[in-house]
Amino acid sequence: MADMKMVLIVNILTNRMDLDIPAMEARWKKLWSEESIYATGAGFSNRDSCFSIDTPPPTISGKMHMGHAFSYPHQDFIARYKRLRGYSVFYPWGFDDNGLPTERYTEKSLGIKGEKTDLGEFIRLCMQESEKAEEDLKKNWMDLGISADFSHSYRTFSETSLKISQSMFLDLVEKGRVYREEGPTIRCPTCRTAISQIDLKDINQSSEFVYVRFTGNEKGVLIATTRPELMGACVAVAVNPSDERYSDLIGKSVTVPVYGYSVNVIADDLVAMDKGTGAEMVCTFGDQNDIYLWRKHGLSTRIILDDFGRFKEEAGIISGLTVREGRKRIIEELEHLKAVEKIERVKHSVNAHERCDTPVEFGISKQWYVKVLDIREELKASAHSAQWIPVHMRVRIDNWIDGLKWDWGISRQRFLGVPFPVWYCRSCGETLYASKEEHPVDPRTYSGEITCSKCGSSDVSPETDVMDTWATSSLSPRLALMPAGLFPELYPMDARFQGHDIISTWAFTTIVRSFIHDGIPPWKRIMISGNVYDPQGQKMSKSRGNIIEPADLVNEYGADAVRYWASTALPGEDIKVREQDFVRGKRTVIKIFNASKLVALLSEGISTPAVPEAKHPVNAGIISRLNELIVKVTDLMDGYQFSRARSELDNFFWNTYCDNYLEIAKGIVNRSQGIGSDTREEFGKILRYVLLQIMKMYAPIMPFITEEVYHSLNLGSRKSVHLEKWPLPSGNSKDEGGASDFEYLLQVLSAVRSFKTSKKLSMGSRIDSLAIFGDKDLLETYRDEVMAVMNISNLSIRQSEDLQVREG
RNA sequence: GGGCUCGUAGUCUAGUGGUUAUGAUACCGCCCUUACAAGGCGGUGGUCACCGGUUCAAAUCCGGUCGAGCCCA
Repeated sequence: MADMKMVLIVNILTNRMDLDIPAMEARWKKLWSEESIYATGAGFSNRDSCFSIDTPPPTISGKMHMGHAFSYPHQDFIARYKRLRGYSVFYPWGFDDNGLPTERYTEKSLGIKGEKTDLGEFIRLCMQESEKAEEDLKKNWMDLGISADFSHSYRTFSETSLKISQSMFLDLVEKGRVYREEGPTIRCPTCRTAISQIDLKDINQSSEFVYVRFTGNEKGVLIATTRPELMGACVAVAVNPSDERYSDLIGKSVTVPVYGYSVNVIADDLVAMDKGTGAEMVCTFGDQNDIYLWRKHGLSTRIILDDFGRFKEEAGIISGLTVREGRKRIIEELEHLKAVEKIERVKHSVNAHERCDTPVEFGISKQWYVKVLDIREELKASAHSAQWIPVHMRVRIDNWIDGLKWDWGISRQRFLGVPFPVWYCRSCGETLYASKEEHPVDPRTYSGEITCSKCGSSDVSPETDVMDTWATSSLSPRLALMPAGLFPELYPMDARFQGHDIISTWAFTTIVRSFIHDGIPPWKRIMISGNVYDPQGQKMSKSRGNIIEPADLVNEYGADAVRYWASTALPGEDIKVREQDFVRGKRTVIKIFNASKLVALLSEGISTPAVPEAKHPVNAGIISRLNELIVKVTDLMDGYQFSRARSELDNFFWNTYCDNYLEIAKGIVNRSQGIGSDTREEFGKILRYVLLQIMKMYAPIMPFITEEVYHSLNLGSRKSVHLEKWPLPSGNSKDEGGASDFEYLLQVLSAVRSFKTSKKLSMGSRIDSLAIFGDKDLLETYRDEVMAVMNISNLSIRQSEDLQVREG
């Protein structure tokens, strides 16, 4: 500890850095917001000069986490790059404040329950709480330098979103792609609602594999189950048709223990012979296989669990109990009846609700579905007509679509959500839809008169279910474009940026809606970002206690450094939160600042030229290298390879510009006797010109320090470096000789540095006399520069094949 | 069980068939009056996971094995 303290004190005492990062960030955030630097410009008449982004709307129920701090900068790099390239960038902001997560958030922060609060009041409170949360969250994203146009914001739960969502629902009705059906549904007992396949995740659970004997005419049959509590819902015993152990049992009946009724033994290939005893009980419903077997074999239905996860009267001795209590009680009873042969502890994976980790139950109820199973090929083709970055992420959507077992269930038995604009006629059962002029409408609170279009009765009941969040957020291109008056001009949008964890949810549902409503993909390209892990490569989670807060990193290293870290990963690749990446980022920020101070000193009174005129070979050399860099970086940014682009920039900035060009320029301007004021001025101009181009290329990744340097050196005349034009190769130094001569000079300087190091001399120390062996003609051209930069009094030059430096 | 991605110095990483395998970080020397020690110069450190194949030539292409991670069952 004492050592740590010492180091800290020494750092403070020797800290000569005069760059105040927090003050710098505050300064430029103020400018950007006051001057609306990122406002969506005019000029959307020409589609080709626009670039529109389908921003992922974060949910309001959580703070910004490292995943956000990683992936949002990615889209921001591209947004800023496209702006510099002269595009009118439409980069709207969205918040997902619809549905269950917001209900949960509101219930928690106000200590209320949706079920026990007046519906209208509850929805009002949800909207109030989400608005509050959104203000705080917006600040988090602004602190990271995200350049979204916050004046074009949408919320997934707003009057506008309701209107769009309901009218698109009616479009689904018109196109015959939505239906309401009674059938097996996935239910979350905790959230007390039906959910859909996209809300599921697998969790590994340890549980008991119970071997239970069913009695029959002879020996009966031994089955193994992890759900003994569903004994009373058993409708068959299933075996594999090629399992010889049971071939004589198929078609016979056996008796269900405890409940004493008979079920048939059926045969199906789905049954795994090596699992348990090879015989399993089929319940309505224990899992998705049960639903499959129930449908295929036309089995009867015994529902013993209610919608809240409690056993119904039909469950007999476990009626009124929860699933967990029921399991305990049933096992006791089975043991009492001597029907249990053994119990094994096993780990197995079960379907759970993605929002709350509760293992799901299956029931039968009436739900609304979007029909997707019959258009799988079309959906895949639509997904493929967008460009996927990286392309290997595209198979994820194919896998998902191929594995679909259910149509997309969109109704939820909750409170906060887009209401279905639907009533049912009590007289004739007709389904009645609101007219297109009427929405948004909430049938739950509607006070007007509804008359059945079929029988004329006005005795109608409202649909009380609401739509799931995905039914609305899948319309994000419309939610963003319509309020801005840019629909359908900018549709399909140019780019979607999202994590690979929501390919099967957000990307999938958006593709579904755009295909059904418009027959097109929602965007021209989709860029996928990876996951964030802790320094050991572990997932970050509360339970592991390894959560790192983005705000802490911004405070410690600055927003530019956090963005620098985010830029180290290629599209789709995972990243670890490693301190050294932030350290490197911060060092780069400080290096840029210090380099700019030197340039300011060396170019006092000189302005930045629009076109660089490089007569001096060193200047021609740096311009030639800069041109190569511009071509490379532009190409990489066009392909969304910002990590490679940044690494090219880093190399050029640290090595070519700082370590070599700045050193040469400093030596020449400060020390060289034989150089006139014209040359000094030329160096000043080129120093500024090259620095400006570097700042413009760094600007998408590090918007704060580049803005700082742009203003403090007056590098350009615009309000912001972010309104500059992306650099083009200057066309000034076509002569390739300039570039290779420059390379040779760098080699010579490097050799002299090695010589000084070998003599334990500092780089600035004076050498009385030195001899360099090499290309005599070239060395003569650079005599003044070498002497000035390396501080040599007398230099002799000799012809030689190899480059050598000796005491002269 | 199926799919995808990956295995390169202690750690992280670049590298789509062709010199001596890139860079960062860590480590070891040396260098602070003159932008930056949160810096500079130089150096140590690698059977490119393993086995086989194609080829004049393989980290790179093909097949297999082992290992890691993610997605879907």
